[in-house]
Amino acid sequence: MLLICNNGNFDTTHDMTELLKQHISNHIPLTNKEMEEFCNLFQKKIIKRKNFLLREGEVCKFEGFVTKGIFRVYHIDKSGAEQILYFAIENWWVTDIDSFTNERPSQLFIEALEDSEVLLISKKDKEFAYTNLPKIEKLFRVMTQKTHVALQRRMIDNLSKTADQRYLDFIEKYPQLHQRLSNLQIAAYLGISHEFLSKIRNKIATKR
Amino acid sequence: MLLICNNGNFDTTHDMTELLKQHISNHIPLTNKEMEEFCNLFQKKIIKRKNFLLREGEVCKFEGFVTKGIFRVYHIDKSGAEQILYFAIENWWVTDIDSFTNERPSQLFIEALEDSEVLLISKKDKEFAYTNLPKIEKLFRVMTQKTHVALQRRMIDNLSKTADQRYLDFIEKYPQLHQRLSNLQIAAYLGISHEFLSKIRNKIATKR
DNA sequence: TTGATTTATTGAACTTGTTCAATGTTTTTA
DNA sequence: TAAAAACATTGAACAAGTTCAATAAATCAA
Repeated sequence: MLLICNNGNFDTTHDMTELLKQHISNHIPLTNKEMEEFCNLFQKKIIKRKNFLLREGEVCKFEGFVTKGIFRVYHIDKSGAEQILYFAIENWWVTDIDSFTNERPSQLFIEALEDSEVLLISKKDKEFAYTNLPKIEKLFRVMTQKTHVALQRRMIDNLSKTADQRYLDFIEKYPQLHQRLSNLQIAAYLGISHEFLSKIRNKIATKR
Repeated sequence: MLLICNNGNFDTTHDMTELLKQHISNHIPLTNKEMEEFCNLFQKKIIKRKNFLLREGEVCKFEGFVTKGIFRVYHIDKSGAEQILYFAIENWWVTDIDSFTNERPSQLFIEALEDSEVLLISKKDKEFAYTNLPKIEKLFRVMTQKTHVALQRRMIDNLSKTADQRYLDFIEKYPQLHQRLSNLQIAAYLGISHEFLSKIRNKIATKR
């Protein structure tokens, strides 16, 4: 039996970038060589529940691909209230794109809501990928576009819909998220107080 | 004197893509040849006030760079209320990115609020640019990222701030827009009724 | 330049959502 | 497994924002 010493963060029994490779294949075709070259730029990191991947004021040094668990990306305003920008579960990317690309202090927190695992790539390595693997530039342009379209929809919904409707939309659109999140988190995402969410849930429950 | 017949949409006295070239130069360095090749893919279109560049249900066939005037990109919900996703003035891009990239019917309207002019590029020509001019792929990735960051900020503001504060932020952030827009348009952007905006304005005016 | 249309203001009644405080329930941790 | 911590629910008083209707002011089109 072959024993190789590692720091415990390595999984030598199978490829930990499997999920990532699958994810990329769903977007663009890459040769095996390209895929290896790109995925080798990532490092796995384990984050326990309630720990932070990023805190306000820090410069975001990574872009992350979630392979296990769930993160919330949120802001805390002057009055201390939390607004959740988005959640990231398995197969989602997580970063503060502003802080990461412009290397300025983040206004956001990124916190694990469950024991989680992410694959991280540094800015330098991502730049390397952009210049050496043109398809990767395309991949991220397309993904950013998709994320942007989704945020446009959410913006319009927030401008036009009532909290009841936004909650119903949320549980319909993200049933898997709904099950894994507390109502506090969902309320912070919807932009309402958790007490009011509770009343909405009550109203919905008694109405059927 | 030399007379050349054209359909009136051509301006032969000077390069109508001047603004666009300036804009691109601010983002990335291109050789003269690249710049010409890319800018030649655009066609100028004149849109009179209250006319539409795009209507709900149509597939958005263009990406546009505004050289004169002002557009609003908006959605009309079931109850008939309008939500403005963004405004585009000189030096801004305007399109329905979802409809354009995925070639599906738009949910948005794009309307000129003043007599306006845009430079339009088709999907085919943009694809051509992406494959033949790698720097253009980078340009649009970077621009989409910037737009996305701005929308993230707006999302957080809408979740956390009161309408009064959002209005004050708006006139501080976009003083030039504020002057050119009616309060109806601003209210639809802020996601409030124009009556309420009027009351906010009154409150602000009497408070100082 | 006038008549028509669009935009802005104001008030009253109403709806949506917040805040605070009290209480119960569930989950976590030692 | 007990105590602590986090989460959820409810009610009452309040604040933020909407709706409708009436009127004034500004702008547009002929």
